[in-house]
Amino acid sequence: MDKQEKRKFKNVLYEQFARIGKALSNGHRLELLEVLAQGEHSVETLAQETGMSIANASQHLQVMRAAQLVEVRREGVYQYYRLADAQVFTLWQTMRQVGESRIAEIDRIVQTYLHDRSLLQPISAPELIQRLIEGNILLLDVRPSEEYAAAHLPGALSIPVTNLAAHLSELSQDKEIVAYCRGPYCVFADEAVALLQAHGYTARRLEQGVPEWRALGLPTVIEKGAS
Amino acid sequence: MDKQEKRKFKNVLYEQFARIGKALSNGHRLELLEVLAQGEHSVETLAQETGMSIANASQHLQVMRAAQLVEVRREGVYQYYRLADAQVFTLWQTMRQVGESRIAEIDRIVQTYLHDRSLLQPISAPELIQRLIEGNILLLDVRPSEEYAAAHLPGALSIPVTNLAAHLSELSQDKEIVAYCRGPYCVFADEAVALLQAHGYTARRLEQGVPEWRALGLPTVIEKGAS
DNA sequence: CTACTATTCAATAGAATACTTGAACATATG
DNA sequence: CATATGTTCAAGTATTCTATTGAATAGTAG
Repeated sequence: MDKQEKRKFKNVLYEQFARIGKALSNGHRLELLEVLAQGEHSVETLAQETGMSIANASQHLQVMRAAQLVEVRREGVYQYYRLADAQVFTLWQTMRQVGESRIAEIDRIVQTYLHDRSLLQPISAPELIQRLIEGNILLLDVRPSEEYAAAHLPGALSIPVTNLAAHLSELSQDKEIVAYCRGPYCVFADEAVALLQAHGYTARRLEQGVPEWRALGLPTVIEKGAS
Repeated sequence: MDKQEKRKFKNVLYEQFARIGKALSNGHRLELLEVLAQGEHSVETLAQETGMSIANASQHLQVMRAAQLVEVRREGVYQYYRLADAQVFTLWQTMRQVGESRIAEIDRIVQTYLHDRSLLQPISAPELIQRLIEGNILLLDVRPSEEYAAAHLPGALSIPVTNLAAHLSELSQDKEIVAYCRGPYCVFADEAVALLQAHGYTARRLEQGVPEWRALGLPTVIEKGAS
């Protein structure tokens, strides 16, 4: 292999790896990834969740599909996109860690928009497990019910944050409540805890979301009939 | 936090994370990262190693610097760039794994350009350690000597592949030789092993490069006086 | 078959990116 | 001081990316 051929090799090789970087080089696509980490979603749902037009969401999904980060399945008129692999979430998680530890701006943004997050008394996964064993915790999944169906923490009750106010009467005040949602940047659990606290409950927020919980090697439950 | 503010939050947040993706979205930059994983290098060296013009290499390095993936230090007229953090290598490694397992094209390219790699009888890190303990191995670092100085495997001898032919007489044929270089896509060790085998040596190629070895938690040696 | 819905495609305009060239800047040396 | 060297900057051009719009396609239901 001469010098020129060696250069060609590196160029075409690293260009292939760059396809993955390109797929991760847009904020909307990263947000899509994060929602997809909760389980498969239709284009329509994804567009709604991320505040994009359908056509735009579709195009971004196709970019990630071309990079092999996501896969699709058709069911009726719906196209259900999902992460191609658990590794893809690992990759996003690693990227997130690098961002959190190196890009000061990120911390500043979280502080600005989620200023009073410490009032939500975050609880860690190990601590939650301990408390669950003791049996004095009500674990609340406040994500949309489809995501609960796709995978949820063992023993969790599903009350989407949008319905929480209407279902408060069903929750006893005897137990401390721990609410969780999609992950560290999901605000469903923040909102739920704030609402619960305002109504006299003792409520805390789980630091992890479902994908982080799973990445820790902890078990999740799949609803009967969910794919 | 109302709906609009929530959207704004997600948009600005994920846009920040996308800065990292953008920095990783170009093949040249990934190749720069891989060379930087060997230790700090001047712009000139990096440009040479990656076959870019100086101005172009400088600009790519500044893109990665803006994303906080690399840092610089000036010494005299030279600017020495380095990875900002071990985490950055972890990120690249994760991305590499995703690429290797998901993008078929990558395997095809490696097959095409490094077709006879299996003849080099790759040896794994644990196997090498075993053999080093037994003491019947000569371990050869065939990277440029500056990279050897920055960090090398314990007990390794430095003979850059460019000088190897001239130094063959110094190598006894009694011991089996294991050559290593920068990593899985570096061909220095391939060339070294091919040359050694052609001259009657028993030679093999270490699968890992120095950064992968370090990422496994194995020790490296830093030359006296190297930073 | 028609009507309907979810998604993709195609065309477009505006923004961002990549590479080159030559000038400008910073540091070291005589 | 002038000169030399490594690096960065600025400008220009070609290319790629993003979001929007409206049309086309694929499947479902009547």
